Amino acid sequence: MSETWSPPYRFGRTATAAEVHERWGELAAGEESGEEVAVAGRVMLSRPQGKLAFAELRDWSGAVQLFALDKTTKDFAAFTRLNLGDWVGARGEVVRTRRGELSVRVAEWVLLAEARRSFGDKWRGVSDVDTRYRQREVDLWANPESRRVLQLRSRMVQRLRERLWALGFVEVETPVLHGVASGAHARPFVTRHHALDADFNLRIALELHLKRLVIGGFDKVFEIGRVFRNEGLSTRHNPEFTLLELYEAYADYRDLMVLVEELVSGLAVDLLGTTSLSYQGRDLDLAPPWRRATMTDLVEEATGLRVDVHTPLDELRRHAADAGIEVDATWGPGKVLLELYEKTTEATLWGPVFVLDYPAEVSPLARRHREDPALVERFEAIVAGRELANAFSELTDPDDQRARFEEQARERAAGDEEAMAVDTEFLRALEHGLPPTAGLGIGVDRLAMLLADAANIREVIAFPTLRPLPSAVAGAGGAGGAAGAGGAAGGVDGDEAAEDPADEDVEGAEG
RNA sequence: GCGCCUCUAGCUCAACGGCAGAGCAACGGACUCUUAAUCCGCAGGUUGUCGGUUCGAAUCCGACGGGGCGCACCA
Repeated sequence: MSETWSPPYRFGRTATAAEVHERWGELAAGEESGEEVAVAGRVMLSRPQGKLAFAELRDWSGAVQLFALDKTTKDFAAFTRLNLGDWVGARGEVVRTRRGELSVRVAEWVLLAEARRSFGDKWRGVSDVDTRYRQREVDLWANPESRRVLQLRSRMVQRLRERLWALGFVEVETPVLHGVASGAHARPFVTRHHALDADFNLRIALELHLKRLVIGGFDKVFEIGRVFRNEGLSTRHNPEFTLLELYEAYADYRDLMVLVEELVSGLAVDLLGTTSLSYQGRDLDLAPPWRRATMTDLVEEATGLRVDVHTPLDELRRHAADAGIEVDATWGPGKVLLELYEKTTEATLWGPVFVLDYPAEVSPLARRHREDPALVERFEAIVAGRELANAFSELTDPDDQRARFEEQARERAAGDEEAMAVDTEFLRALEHGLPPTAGLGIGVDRLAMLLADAANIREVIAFPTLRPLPSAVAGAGGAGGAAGAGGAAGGVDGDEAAEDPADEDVEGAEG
């Protein structure tokens, strides 16, 4: 580029690539529309050909061809030298070339930004997963599938909100920094507030604050928010993930089953046009009604064992041992039963299916079952072998809640770091009276995986959690290849640290 | 945390104990309807790092680092 070039401050775009196709799609080969547009995007393919040049201009909406001619295009020579990835704004008449490609015949154009780094092989994209996740901006241009998945997630969350608003739910925001991280079984991340001289935990659930809002009169309330769990990573777990929780006063868990099946199947229709989809090569139909079955019945179907929360503990332990489960001595029958279910049955459930009636022992925030106090009125929705939603009739009795928290505290004292913490503010709030209420949590990332047919949760998270690079101070930009960056930080002289020209740019910019 | 796999040019990949290569990108040039354009030319590397075995290592071995998958963990 010329040394005098500096990027313009704005570009007056009049049409997206998709709009050009919509409006002039009927143009015949060789026909000229007589109308001008201004389009903008990245040049992703370039085919200079002597006194003609063709380029594919890609924007968020799609792509349209630019057609430049030496005779009529300003700065034609520079146009033929554009690099793949350069941002360009172009103005000209919409035409269809003789060979049939709808194009903007460029009268004038402007370079909006240079691409000094490559976006990978123009045919094969970028497949190195480390590069794809660490440099998502590269991945999004190199791999259309990545863009499709993240676009789908965005539309899914939009429609989720719209559907809940339409049902009369009020969206709220509750704090991320919690004095006590409670509401789920998980280890928290701890951080520190200096001015208050106090430790905070990043929230592991939204539950307790939302129920306090119900106590405060928000009788249909929801939040879509990030929660943080200090646990391992896998294809289905990211340490920070997005949770939808909603609470509806005067309703019970059976009402929420209807809500879940309508919500999830409705989103499938919104985004895919059908409830009948394929996940990882296997058919899955989300059309309501979904099967409802108790945990006991499902375990029996999967294993042939007829067990429930009243089965003698010795017998449950024996079955667990047979299934290869290491049983902790402190576990009661409910915990053993849950383990048995999770290890032998859950993954075999393709679903969708509502698994009903969990042991009270493992559900400290759920209300006891109206027919059996050893159980709670709780369900999980299992789809494609995974938990997609978890819901219950909420525990409203402050005395029972206190007793359940104290039981959790005993487990914590016995070494269970994930046992639920006692939240005294929540207990006090409950004493003001929580009406009969049903509550639901849906893993938004997992729902996106399902609808996008993604095998890995990282595909539906724009910037998934990765080990931080050690080169934070010297390298900054670090785009020169993640594999090399780690080694360079180690045993090199100070002189070599400045070798990458990008580093100098960073220093210059930061002063 | 444990096990297995993996790391070669900006990107995608060869070479698998005997001179480190190709395609794309980039750079220089030709070309008036291209569609992953084509053609000619040029350049690009401490084969993740360190150590070992060997006459000789990208290749075999070890350690370390990054990444992946599985297990564990995860209501």
